Amino acid sequence: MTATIVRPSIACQIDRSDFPDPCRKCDVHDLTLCAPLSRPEARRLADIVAAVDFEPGTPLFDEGEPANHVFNVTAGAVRLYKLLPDGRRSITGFLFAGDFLGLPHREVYAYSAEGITTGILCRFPRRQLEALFEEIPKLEKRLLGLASNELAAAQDQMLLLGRKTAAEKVATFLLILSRRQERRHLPANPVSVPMSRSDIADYLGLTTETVSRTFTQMKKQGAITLLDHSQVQINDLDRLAALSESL
Amino acid sequence: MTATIVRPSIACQIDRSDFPDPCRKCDVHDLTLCAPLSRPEARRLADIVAAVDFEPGTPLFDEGEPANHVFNVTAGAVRLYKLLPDGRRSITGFLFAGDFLGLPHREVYAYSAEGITTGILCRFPRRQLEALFEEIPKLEKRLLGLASNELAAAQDQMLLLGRKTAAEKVATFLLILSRRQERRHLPANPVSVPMSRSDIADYLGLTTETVSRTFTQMKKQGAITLLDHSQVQINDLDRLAALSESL
DNA sequence: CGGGAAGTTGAAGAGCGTCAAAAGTAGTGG
DNA sequence: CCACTACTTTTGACGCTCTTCAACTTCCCG
Repeated sequence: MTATIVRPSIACQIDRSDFPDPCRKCDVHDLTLCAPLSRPEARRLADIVAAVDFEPGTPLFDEGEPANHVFNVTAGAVRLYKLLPDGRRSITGFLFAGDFLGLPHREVYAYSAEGITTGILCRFPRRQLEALFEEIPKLEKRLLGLASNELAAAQDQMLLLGRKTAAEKVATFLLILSRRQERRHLPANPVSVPMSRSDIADYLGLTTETVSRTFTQMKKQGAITLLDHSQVQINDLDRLAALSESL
Repeated sequence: MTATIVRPSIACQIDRSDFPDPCRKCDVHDLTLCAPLSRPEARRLADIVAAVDFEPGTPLFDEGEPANHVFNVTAGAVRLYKLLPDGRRSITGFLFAGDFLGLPHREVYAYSAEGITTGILCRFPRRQLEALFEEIPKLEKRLLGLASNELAAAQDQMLLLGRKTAAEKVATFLLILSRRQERRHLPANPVSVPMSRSDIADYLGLTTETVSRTFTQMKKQGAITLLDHSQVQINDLDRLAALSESL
């Protein structure tokens, strides 16, 4: 299964016939790359974008491959990961609608990316986007800000991986997902968990069994309710926050 | 003990009387922020820089504090870390001469920073540096490139923390230090380890005891020799590389 | 409805952490 | 130069958290 390119109409709502404001209908506009751009600037971006559909498991690119594109997720969920030669996997991030994907000024991808759900990406040829920096310095500024935020998040993740217990890791994970829903203008509470237990495990530096056991334990303590395997209701936010030990 | 500001003369060699090329004498010039700048551009930077001395243990800034400055390390070593409320510490990075310190476009520091050895920083008021972006776009491009590299390194560190064994972690750590010495035009082999065992432990998500035991074991196997506590001779690079499981 | 994947639960074991003590190192002052 | 102290590092014994291996259950999609 491979990513398919579709007409740029649904995705970032980049319908080129929609002249005055091509991204107008994008419901995550204020989170994306495009947020700070004026309408004519957004049009320049729209000129180089393509929308890409993906399905669960679709590989988007692989670590080490020439980094010809960067992306903005506009719908669905994506996982980023690295592998060790013997197959051990580390998931370094989950992306949702609005998240930027790819490292500017890097010639090869530093990690692999796959779809988790069905979804859509805005795809930009990296060279062309970088060329636009000259014309629209705001773009570069925006990307530098995004990169700084990602670096801060990466530090938090290192703290989690290196120093937190299993229960603290899972509690932190649920709180992060909840917060991200809020940032995407969704309700904070029934937390949507589209990724598998083994994705969560590889993200938290645990095994699927430990993740599952920890969920069960939190459920027994009444801190959460599992509506189904991918919907978690947070009942006791304070307890969860206390467990997570900050963040 | 607090960081002291010294006349900008030794540090990045930013002696303003040294008119034509204020950073000329900087032996890590090609690694710093300043690398891509022309002489007049470098002078504009030199106008806003201050040199700051630090000692072992000197706090440079604390997590959560307003991020009024960004830095370039020009001599010595620095540790970046985050703390949990109960005191557990995660060291998110070690910086050496040439390394950039601080996140542009972020209002507060995401981590704390302390000196490990004595050393010197080039200190830039963040606002003023960001203002220079308009005038010298190359600067922003440079910072975006540096941020991308740091993000890639952060992913590697997550893989290490989440999925590697103690021996793999220590082996990787030694290889990273060795590589960094090479990038700083130093011999690859007697690896200088200026940080304490407990710094290393907090960087690798281990305890000092485990770090020490792992060193001892590698010594017994002949892979390394401990010249003293802060000088490690790598005898069997291949074995170490195999142990590290890539990177 | 049935088969395969994903998730849960249980029992046993390993790797690393914890606690404690000894050995080595560095800095200070006589 | 040596002795004294305080700290870092090393080593040892033991314990606990999380992993491993395995069986069972639930979910999902044809």
